Amino acid sequence: MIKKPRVRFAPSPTGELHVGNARTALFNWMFARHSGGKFILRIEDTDESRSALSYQINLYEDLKWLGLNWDEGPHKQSERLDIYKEHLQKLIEKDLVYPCYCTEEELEDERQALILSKRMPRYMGKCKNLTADERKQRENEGRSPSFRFKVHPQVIEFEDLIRGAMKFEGEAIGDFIIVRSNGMPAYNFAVVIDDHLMAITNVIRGEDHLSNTALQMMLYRAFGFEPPVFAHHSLIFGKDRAKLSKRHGSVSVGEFRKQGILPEALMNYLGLLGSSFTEGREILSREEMIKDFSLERSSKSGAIFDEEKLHWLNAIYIRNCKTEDLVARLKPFLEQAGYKTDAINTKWLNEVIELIKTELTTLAEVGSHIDIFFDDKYKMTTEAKEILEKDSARQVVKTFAEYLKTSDDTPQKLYPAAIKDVKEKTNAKGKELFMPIRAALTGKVHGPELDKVFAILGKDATLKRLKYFTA
RNA sequence: GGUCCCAUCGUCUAGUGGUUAGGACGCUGGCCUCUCACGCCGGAAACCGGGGUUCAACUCCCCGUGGGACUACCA
Repeated sequence: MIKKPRVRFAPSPTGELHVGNARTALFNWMFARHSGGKFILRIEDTDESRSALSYQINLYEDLKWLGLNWDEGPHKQSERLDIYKEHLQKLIEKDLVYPCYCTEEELEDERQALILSKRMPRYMGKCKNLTADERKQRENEGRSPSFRFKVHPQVIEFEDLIRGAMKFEGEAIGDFIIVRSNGMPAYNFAVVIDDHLMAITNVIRGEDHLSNTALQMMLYRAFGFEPPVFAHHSLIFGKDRAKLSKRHGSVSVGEFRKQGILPEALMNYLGLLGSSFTEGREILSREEMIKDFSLERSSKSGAIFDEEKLHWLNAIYIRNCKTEDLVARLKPFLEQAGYKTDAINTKWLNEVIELIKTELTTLAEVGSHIDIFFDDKYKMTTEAKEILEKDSARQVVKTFAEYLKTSDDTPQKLYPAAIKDVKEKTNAKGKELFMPIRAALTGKVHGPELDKVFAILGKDATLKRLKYFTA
């Protein structure tokens, strides 16, 4: 039997969940779900100064919102410190590490000196051959050491599932720190131990970790661990082809949520970005993406985040959303726009949303489309005013209102009959006929089909609005 | 500077030696229509450059060029 894959998503809780990280999570999740393997969540919170619990909570919420459910974890590195200590001990025993007493200032000076002499800035091994006495002396000075891994010049090779054969000349790498002077493990050290102990079979992560992989491979060798299979996907860029960051606009999952992007749309878009699905399909449900997922189809080159395409997808997901369901999702946005949803008749609201569904690109826009149905939100745009300045237009509105007032038609027949009547009495047709009514009725020159607007508004509300123009 | 990765329309991509280089977003022309949106039909738009290999290169190799990542006691 083939071992079921185990993959992990291992973010550090140092900020809002970035869409780039969300994409990495998505890839891992799809890989696990596609293969029937496990998706594990690990929190890399070894940087005490940058990690915050609030970000961690935020992260869980975002992942849940996206529907990226995990099978194990969250494992927190901050709770596994003993494990890293044990493993450091193992390497010390093998004489593969040494304590380094250099201060950050000293290291910075060394780096600057190397740069000045046009040499590669790297650690030159000052503390590598300290005698026991020298070490003792530094300890007595109150210095606590970091631990460095002894790097031997070597060629590192591995097979990347996305990029193929990778080869690194290890020469440029200096002895790197695996445990910091405060006792916390450094990234490359902790990942290797955790991935091994958690029996991770496939490491799927961003291309920014490609160089790190060489260091990690050395550690795998040092421990005698079997390395996992690596796959480094491309990064997401902003419009200027630099790594996507705050200055490019919205970049965190939370921001897109607040804008009224649907999680399905965001997942779909992220799955599409820097990748493709069978037969060029672009609109896929989670299930379809999982079924069709393949790392080999992941692009090697970076992809620019195209918010317009995201919006296009979002609009499609909104349109395809069942109206009842959409209304529920819309409620927070309506509240925010000043609508008291509790006070609105549900059946009526469903009808309204059904009508304006196709006009929405994001949920947050709902307020500016729905306002025409609320007396306290209804207001005249200047374009609408201009239309109603004409006498002929006012005549149309007046005739229309007159008919409504005096008619005893059934609600279904009322609107078509009224239009017919206005047509006959004023000779207006097409734009001349409908625009004045639209302008007076909705205060806008754009909007849903008038007969439907009328059906929702009803006779009384309509007459109330028309009163001003018929005086 | 060093190590490494990448390179098809503006953008996301399909393509795996022989194609009119396909699709999608966006842009644009038209249809539908009281308007907007939706929908439908059409259009413009790309193989970074130079050498090879080959009967034949977008496709394979090399060199440039360009972009990116890493180069921390961050992950």
